[in-house]
Amino acid sequence: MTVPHLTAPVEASSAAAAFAALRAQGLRLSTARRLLLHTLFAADRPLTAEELAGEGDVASAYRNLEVLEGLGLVRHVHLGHGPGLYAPAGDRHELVACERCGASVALAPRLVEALRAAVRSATGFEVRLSHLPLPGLCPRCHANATRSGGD
Amino acid sequence: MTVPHLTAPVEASSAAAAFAALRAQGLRLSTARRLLLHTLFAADRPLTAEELAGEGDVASAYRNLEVLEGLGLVRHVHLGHGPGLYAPAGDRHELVACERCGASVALAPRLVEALRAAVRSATGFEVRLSHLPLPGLCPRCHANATRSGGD
DNA sequence: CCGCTCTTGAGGGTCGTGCGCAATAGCAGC
DNA sequence: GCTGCTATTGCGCACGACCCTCAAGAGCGG
Repeated sequence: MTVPHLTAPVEASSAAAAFAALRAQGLRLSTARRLLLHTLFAADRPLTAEELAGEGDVASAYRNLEVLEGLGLVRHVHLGHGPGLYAPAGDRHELVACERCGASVALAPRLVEALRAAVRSATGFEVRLSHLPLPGLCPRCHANATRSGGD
Repeated sequence: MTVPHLTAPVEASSAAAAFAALRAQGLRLSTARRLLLHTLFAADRPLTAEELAGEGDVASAYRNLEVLEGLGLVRHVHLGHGPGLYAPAGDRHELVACERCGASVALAPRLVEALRAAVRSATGFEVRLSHLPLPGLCPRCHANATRSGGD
């Protein structure tokens, strides 16, 4: 059951790094994990545990994602509804996500920093977008909502 | 529904006002609803449906909260984990909420406006904090997290 | 090749939330 | 105050997301 090695440029090295990190922790490099990480790093957008499980066991996927998250290799975000979305921890940072369609884009660090500072001085709260995104509507969904009068 | 500039004491600032609003809609003032609204308005922080149900039926609580939300008397937010939190709609609409303890505070409208503008111009997304709060940590939880090496 | 132990996969459980339905309780009219 | 119409209740169940348990299987060091 060997996965045909696609020529994934940056992703492959990240996945490889993830493999190494796993091994470094005395954890095993199982087929399921390999597959999961491949899928994860190859994806260009956060995936659900179910998507990542593919034909495999969803429970195992959750388990592995938990492990990987513990190692800091993976992170997940929750939009208000629907399953959590998992992404490689490396590249994506703080993001805005569309409540409707789940689309999300990264926020410039300076923007986040400014926001954090503003909210901190105004409320004392420490904004944290690493687990939960900034909620909003993507341009398209916003257009739809506006057109159909939806809030 | 044009609201001039009033900082007026919002509509149903009390359970009694909410009762009236219900009756005005031809809806019945059941004991369950009375209790729910009392609890809701008496609370100093958002409550879960279960808390609001008390000894009563949780399903009914959800149903009623839905109704009340439809009337604009109640609103709810979701933190990533745990049940949704319900609060009287009179509260400020945009808020930061603590991911750990659920505490939430209102954000100044101009702050939200600034944030919205910044994110819009940077990403095209329309930030919307009316249903989902801006995630973060309250001062206390942040202190704890920092102390114990949390994210 | 062996064996120890990490992992898997299936099954089932929990939690949050919504639905259907029969019994009940508001409220209006008499 | 009693009656009847129907909104509402409360229960049981359904469903999705997620996690736990346990026996069987797979990594990896020796």
